[in-house]
This record gives sequence, C-alpha cells and structure tokens, in this order.
Amino acid sequence: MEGGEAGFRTRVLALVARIPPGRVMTYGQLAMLAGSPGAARQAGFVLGSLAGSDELPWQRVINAQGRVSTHKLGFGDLQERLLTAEGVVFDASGRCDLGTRQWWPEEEGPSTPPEPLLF
DNA sequence: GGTTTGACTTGAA
DNA sequence: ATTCAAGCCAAAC
Repeated sequence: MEGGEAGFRTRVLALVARIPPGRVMTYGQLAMLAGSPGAARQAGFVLGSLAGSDELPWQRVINAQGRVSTHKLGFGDLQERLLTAEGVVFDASGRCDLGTRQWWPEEEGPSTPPEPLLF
C-alpha cells in the first residue's frame, strides 16, 4: 500500500506553482502547508532544484524577513528584479511588505482581498 | 544505517 | 537597527 501521499518536494512545488503574480510565500509557510512545519530549510533545498527554471515561479518564494535568500547563490539580483517587474516593491534594505504581499492558498477562493498592486 | 548540509526561523545579546 | 547562536526537518553521501 503505497500511501497516495505525495512527497514533501511535490507538495512544495505544487504550492509554488499556485502563487499568483505579485504575491510571495515564505519557506516556513511552504513547509507548514506541505505538512512539515519547521522544514523551511528543506523547502529552500527543493526550490534549489528549480532555480533558473522558467516553468515554476520560484522567484515568488522569499524568507520570513521579506528578503530574497538567493543573494549568496547569485540569483538575488535576478529574483528581486523579477518580483519588481510583478509589482513587488522592495525597500532600500531589500525588504518587501510581507503583510500585503504574502499569499495564502485559501485566498484562491472566490473572495480575493484587494491587492494594492500599483503598477 | 548514520553523518552532513542547506534559497530557514526565531529569540536573545 | 544588526549580529550570534541554537533548533528544525528532509534529501544527499
């Protein structure tokens, strides 16, 4: 009986693929929704497999500080640039407003809160 | 099997 | 405000 349970990796990728443009999710959030709270590091490890992939919006995943965690990998500049193109505003310190940019899968319902996206 | 690492998180100094 | 340290879980060796 193979539990029809998808792997942790598969769940994280599924969530990332559902992040709408202009919105972001944190690693800890992905791990929690994937069913493993605390596995934030592992969530980032999964995304590492997609860095540079244009099929999945990996760019919309940032850390809890509202900053991109890809700076040491060399993708930081690219990620901030891609998010900025979607309407995400980064502070001079490289931080964005998670309060308004953080997306939760429950928001995909019929009721979508007003997005202060100022293009 | 155990060991090591990692796109993290939180709390304290 | 920033820096340091410990905790956490999943995959790779």
